[in-house]
Amino acid sequence: MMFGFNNISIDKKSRFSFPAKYRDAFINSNESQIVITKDPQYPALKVYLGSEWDQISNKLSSLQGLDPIVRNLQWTILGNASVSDFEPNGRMQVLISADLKKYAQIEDTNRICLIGMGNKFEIWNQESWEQRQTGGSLATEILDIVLPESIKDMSF
Amino acid sequence: MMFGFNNISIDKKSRFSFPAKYRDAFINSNESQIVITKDPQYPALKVYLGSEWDQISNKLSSLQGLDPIVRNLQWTILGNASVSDFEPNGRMQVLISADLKKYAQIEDTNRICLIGMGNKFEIWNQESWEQRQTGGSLATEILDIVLPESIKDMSF
DNA sequence: ACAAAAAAGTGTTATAAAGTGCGTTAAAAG
DNA sequence: CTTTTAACGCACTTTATAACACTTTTTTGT
Repeated sequence: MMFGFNNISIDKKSRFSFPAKYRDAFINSNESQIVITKDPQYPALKVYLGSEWDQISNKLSSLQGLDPIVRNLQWTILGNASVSDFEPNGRMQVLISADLKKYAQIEDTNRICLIGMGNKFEIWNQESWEQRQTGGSLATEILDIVLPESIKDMSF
Repeated sequence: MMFGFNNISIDKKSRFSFPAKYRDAFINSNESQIVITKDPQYPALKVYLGSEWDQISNKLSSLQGLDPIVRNLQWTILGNASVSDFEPNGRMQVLISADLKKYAQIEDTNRICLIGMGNKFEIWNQESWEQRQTGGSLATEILDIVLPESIKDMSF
């Protein structure tokens, strides 16, 4: 499990590297892929390990896409996922695409907040994160989703 | 079980060591990890033993993150948790990250209050602690959270 | 369609900063 | 007075990041 807050840099080529403290967790769970995609509610990114992503994407893609909320989640999460190979023994570097950078509003900065949430990470622009943490609400926030039964037991 | 008030020092590298009186408790419960994270209501830190943390983090990360109150708690508690290896037989030293120091307002002091609360500890800035103890209220305090059903039975 | 140029992506190295471990001194407890 | 504990200082190790070089892919112009 991976927890905690990290303020880290992205280089000129839009790569970041995972802090070394997470290496053991990656090695133990035998991961060789990292998936980055959009957060469906906030201007932030989700980062999943390969095995976790397989579960989520399988479940989500099998749901009834005629429900507009489900369809939206499918678009957002599946349709924006960027899969990279990943070596837990190496530098643990991952590239963030221009598109995802834009979505998370991290175009004009070389630092990001990488938040360990247990089985996944989130990537935030520092300002947005601080606003969130101090209770401020963000323009693009979507709070009033009424969830269909099919996804009530899913956690993204 | 660990109880009581301790005023202890943090060194230049932001480490503190647990008072020796807790050594037996740590050895008996066979702990090898310490987790420090933010208190969701007060400008203070929570310190959990590894086994206790596993329970709390498992429960919390399994909850529906699309609920904004749940998400906020996940951010605060999981997203700020700092896990350290810990040797009950050694010096019992633990590092406090710059971020957590800031949250608990212990940046500019080399002393903290470590409060044993049974199955966990709290870390306070001395001034905040004294104000709390004498009934004063604190600026950053958050009292009016309305908890969703899913977390009403959890204690952090 | 092809070659050249530009851009994007990958990998390596060097250096400063952060974190860890341990011996010593100072203070407190028995 | 002796023993234990807490605090401090220093040396060592690890980690993060910026700079650089190289490779691959994409774009552009002829």
